Amino acid sequence: MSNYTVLQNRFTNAFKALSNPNRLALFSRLMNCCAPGTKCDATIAVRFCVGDLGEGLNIAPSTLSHHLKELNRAGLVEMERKGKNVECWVEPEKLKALSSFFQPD
Amino acid sequence: MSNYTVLQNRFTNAFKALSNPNRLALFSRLMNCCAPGTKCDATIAVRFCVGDLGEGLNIAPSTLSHHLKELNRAGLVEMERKGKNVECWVEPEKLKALSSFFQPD
DNA sequence: AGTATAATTCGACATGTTTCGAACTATAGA
DNA sequence: TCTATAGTTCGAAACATGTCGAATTATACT
Repeated sequence: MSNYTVLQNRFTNAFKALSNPNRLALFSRLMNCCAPGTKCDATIAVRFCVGDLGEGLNIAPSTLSHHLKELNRAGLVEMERKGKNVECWVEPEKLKALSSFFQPD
Repeated sequence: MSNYTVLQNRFTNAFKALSNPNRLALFSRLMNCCAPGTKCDATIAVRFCVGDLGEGLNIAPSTLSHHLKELNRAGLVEMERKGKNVECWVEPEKLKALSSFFQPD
C-alpha cells in the first residue's frame, strides 16, 4: 500500500469502509436521513446517536460500535460524545469529495 | 446480506471491488486515462488490454487477472476478447451511478 | 504442426474481516 | 454512592481476501 499516493490510500480506505453491508447501511442513514416527506438539505449534517443508528440492523452493540469506529477511522463519519450518547454525522464536504472521485477530469 | 435490497447489495459489491489499492489503481486508469496533456472526454470509454493495464503495478499476471475479474463481477469494468488480448473499459453510465450515490436526494 | 504471446484457472498459504459475548468505562439521575 | 443506560474494548471463532507459481487455454503467426 506504500506504493500509492496519500490520496489513493484515502479513497481505498473510504471504499473499504463502505464495502460491508452493515456499514453501508449506517452510512446511508447518516447521509440520506431527514424527516419523512421532507426535502433533505444537503448543506446540513444530520446527527444520530450510535444506538439509534443501529436500529433494525440486528447486530450486537459491540459490532455496531466496531463498524462506526471503522467509518470514523476512514474519515467518513464524525463522532462526538454528548452526555450519555455519542452523536454521529457525515460532513457534506466528504460527500462532495467521494462523488467527484467518479467524475473524470 | 439478504437483509438488504438489491440496490444496497450492488453498491456494497461495487465499493468492495474498489477497496483494494491495486484494483482502485486499475479502475482509476480506466476511468481517467486519456492521452497526456489532452482533455478527457467523459462520454467515451477508454480501452486498455489486461497486460497494459497492469503495467507498473508489480503484481503477477494471475493476480492481475483475478482483480480484473472482480471488477467485472462487481459490474464496474467491461471486458471483451480482441484476438490475443482482452480489452477492458468502464461505461460512463457506471461512473454517473457511483457519483450520484453520494449526492443525497 | 509448432511456437510465441496473452490471459485464465487452480491450489495453497498467510493475512484480514466479521461477528459475538463478557467484561469494562462514561455519564446522568435518584 | 448506587443504579441504569449508552458505548467501548477484548479475545476468540468462522470466514473471506490477496497473492503467488505452475499448469492450462486462446489466439496468431510461421
